[in-house]
Amino acid sequence: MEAPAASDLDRSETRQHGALWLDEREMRAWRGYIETMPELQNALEADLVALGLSVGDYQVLVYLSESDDQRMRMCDLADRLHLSPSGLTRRLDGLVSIGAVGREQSPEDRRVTLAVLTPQGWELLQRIAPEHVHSVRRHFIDLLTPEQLDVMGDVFDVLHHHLHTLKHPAS
Amino acid sequence: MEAPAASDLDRSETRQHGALWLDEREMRAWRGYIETMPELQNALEADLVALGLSVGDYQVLVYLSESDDQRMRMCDLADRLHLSPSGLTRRLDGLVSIGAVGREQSPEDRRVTLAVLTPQGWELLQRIAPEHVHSVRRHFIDLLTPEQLDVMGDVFDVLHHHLHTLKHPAS
DNA sequence: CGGATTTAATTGCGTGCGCAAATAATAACT
DNA sequence: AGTTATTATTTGCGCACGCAATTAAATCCG
Repeated sequence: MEAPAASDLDRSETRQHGALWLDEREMRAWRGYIETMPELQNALEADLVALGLSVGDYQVLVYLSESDDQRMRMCDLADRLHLSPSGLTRRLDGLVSIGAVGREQSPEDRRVTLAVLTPQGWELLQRIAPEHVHSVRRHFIDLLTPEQLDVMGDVFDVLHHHLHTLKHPAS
Repeated sequence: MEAPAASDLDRSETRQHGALWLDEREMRAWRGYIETMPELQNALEADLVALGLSVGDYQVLVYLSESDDQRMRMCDLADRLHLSPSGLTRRLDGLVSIGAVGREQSPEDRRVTLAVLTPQGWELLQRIAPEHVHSVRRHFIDLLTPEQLDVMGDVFDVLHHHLHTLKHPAS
């Protein structure tokens, strides 16, 4: 729902890339995106919060658990989470306060703080993950055909590459 | 990035709907979603804010402009925006303060407040909309093939219907 | 009709997050 | 080496939002 009333703006040029407006097919995809994404986010968040963790906190645990030594530099973690440095600092505060994550000073670079997954954090993640996967399946994955899943993967790859290229023009 | 380390949880049952884990195809779609959606949101938000309006404010103007008489009940608007009543109250405060929207008492039901698009609001939307469409094309629509757009439309329809059914089991 | 329930909107309050400034440590340059 | 610039993290501050309580109006029902 990102466009003014159809009847009031110039829509004569609507049939090609770069046009001023969106044609029917484009508008359907776009409106679906605008309408559906917040609903999906809310559904997944609600399911996860019912298990005792926000999506944001969950993702921190996931990324840490996937790191070889169960720890990550704050700045790298912030990048992956699309979070500002201050945002990550406070999110970590919460996780530290429940004992799921610890802070460590990096021995190599004394500027950096390492976020470390604790055994309790690992257990928490292990307990919650299957339920979360169930939620993801229910609201997303299991609703789509294998072909649709492949296209979704393709689409996200294209979008991700485009956005990443914008952010790092050098690469 | 919604799953614990691959090596540490039971993934023996990964090849069918309802499984405990995600297979490669499913994981690719899911990770693409988790990774890409926030980036896309940020890119679109940044472009729009550079034009002087947040995405949230923009959407209010769009929905009002699409209503027959350029006005909507607060509660209906809140539903469409996936916003809480209080959230909408304050978002409208901002739009009222810049003169883009006005408040009106409904003559039929004196409980309801109507949000009304003002002529200035209409002009603002008209001025910004083409730039926003350009942004949407650049970061999303123009990156995809017609076939991919169709699949996206299909997928969003399925997800939206699923979520809507959950919320209103009667319908 | 008149009391009880439902619905609409607003306000108080707490939370999460981004921006900018502060601090500290490393890297880069002369 | 010493000065400057860059990078990493934290804190102050403000904003946007959701929840719960409040107020007000409509609807339901006995």
